[in-house]
Amino acid sequence: MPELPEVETVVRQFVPLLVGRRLTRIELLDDKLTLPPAICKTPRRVEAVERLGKQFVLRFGDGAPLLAVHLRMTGRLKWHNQPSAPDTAHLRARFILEHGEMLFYDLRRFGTLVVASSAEELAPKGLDPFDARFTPKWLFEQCQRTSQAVKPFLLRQDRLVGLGNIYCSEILYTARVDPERPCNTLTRAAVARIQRHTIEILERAIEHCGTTFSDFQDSRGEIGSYQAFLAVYGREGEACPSCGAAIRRIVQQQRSTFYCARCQR
DNA sequence: CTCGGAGCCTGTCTGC
DNA sequence: TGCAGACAGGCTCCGA
Repeated sequence: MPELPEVETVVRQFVPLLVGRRLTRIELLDDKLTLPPAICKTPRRVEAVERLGKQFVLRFGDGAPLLAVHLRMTGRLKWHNQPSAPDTAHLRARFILEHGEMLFYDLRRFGTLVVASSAEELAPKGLDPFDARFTPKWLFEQCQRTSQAVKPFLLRQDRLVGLGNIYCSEILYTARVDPERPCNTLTRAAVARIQRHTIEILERAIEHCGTTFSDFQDSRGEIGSYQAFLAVYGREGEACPSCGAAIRRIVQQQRSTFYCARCQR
């Protein structure tokens, strides 16, 4: 489910709810999730809530270890401060504070909790698209090094972090680049379009609180609205908004790719 | 080093 | 209605 814009949305919503507050304990409700018992039992103050790649990260005071939540496909974080008991279906962990709790739901149980002593330890290998080093020149150099098809390349988190299956299709459509084009055959101009539209599409998705299909909900259980802007993702057979040709679906590395064969070269 | 495929899970949807 | 199969937004591991 969540790609960069969805994680960024959840982080921004939790900042005012958690920062400066005291996390009293963590309850794990799924055998697959493990954390050191001391981490679960020791109360500590939340110093910051941040996004690192697609990870949701809690930073604490007193040099305490950082805690990262990776939502993977179907993870959701939801704020609960009602007197009534929360919904327990697919509830995997509860982060209990004095004024409410952050609930971690995860239908498919791919999500993970990770403890790390530093942000460096958690930081993904790839560059964040909002990092100043993410330039057309940098991306062109990365592309020159591989003959991999450009769409699976953009999905790789060890080069660029944050893009998932939805936004890769949308970026390549907007940049008018064929998803099967080997990276090292792309022109500088095409790479520059990919770079520019990556930033633009992610910014716009964040403004609209992300994309919702079925699983993504933000901290209030509400849904993002960016799906209304998707030009090709999930639209096989529909008319390309630009030329009217039927949008195609192909499979690359067992993932669906949607594109317009007439517009994207 | 690169690349592609299997696997992790549980649910919904489609077609017979 | 029942049932099998496809499919789902992420990522890691393994072998070629």
